[in-house]
Amino acid sequence: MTGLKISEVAEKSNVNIETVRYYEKRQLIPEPPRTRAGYRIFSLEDVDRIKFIKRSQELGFTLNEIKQLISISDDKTQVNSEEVLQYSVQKIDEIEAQIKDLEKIKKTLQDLTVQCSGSRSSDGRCPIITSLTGGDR
Amino acid sequence: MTGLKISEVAEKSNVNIETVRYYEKRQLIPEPPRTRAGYRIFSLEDVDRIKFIKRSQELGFTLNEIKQLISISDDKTQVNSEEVLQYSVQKIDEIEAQIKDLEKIKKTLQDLTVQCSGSRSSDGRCPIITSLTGGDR
DNA sequence: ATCCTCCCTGTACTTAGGTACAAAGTCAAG
DNA sequence: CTTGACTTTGTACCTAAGTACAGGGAGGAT
Repeated sequence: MTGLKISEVAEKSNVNIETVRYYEKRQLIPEPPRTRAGYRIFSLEDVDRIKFIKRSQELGFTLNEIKQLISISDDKTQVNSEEVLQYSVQKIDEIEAQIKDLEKIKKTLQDLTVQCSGSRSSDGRCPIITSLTGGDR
Repeated sequence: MTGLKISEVAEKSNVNIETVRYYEKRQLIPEPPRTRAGYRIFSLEDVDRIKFIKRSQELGFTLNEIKQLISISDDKTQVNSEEVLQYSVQKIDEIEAQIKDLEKIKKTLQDLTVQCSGSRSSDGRCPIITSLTGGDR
């Protein structure tokens, strides 16, 4: 037969062996059949699914979200397109919010470093510190 | 005397009581003196320090980095200004890198959703799914 | 004296996504 | 028929930054 052992599926999908078992436990991949001795037998579809998981993670989806995504895509009710779309649009919004937060933080830090470079306090202490310390009291 | 109890210092600095004890354990605040009965006695400086920690966290510093920041600012060698500045510049770079990553992810997701809205596959499955599944094999 | 609220310590639990390890069983080659 | 590489399970550990809780002591008001 053409089944793959766990080390083979792990190598082909570029993850750790333990990760494969972990995904099985989290129900992100189906329970594979076993040999008489209890060894897991995987298929190339399992490799695809693990790659799907990894690509989705890179796009910012959590494992729970990916599980949803998988169940939607396994669901053959023709309307799943909308659901996946909705999911992605929501994720885009979240990413945009994150970016905005980071921009704001960056601006604050930049302002502080400009102050710090320009005007040294007389005691030699960085204005970043004093500004953070006494800030809003 | 004018010392603060742990619940008072927690309230004044807007953190949980447990967080105060946690910061003490992590050595982010100095070990406070105790009453005969073992109650911690805090000062207003402790409140300031906790606020400093919280503000720094908002700017993306980890507790370990904040510990460094504190030790630099406690250090009276006149050159600490440079060190803090360096730290902040590095943090700005990290934040910029994060923003770039997120922009890239956002673009990928946006491209996928455009495809998804425009062209439905004949089987009614969202192109996002098929693109993620078969991606780079 | 009793009650309620606060405080103490130490330990375990949380989220997310894994990684590591021990003890035991299996498979194939030499 | 033994050796070495592989697999199995279960459990514990990791980071980060806390939160929760159990069991006991303390302080002050009634």
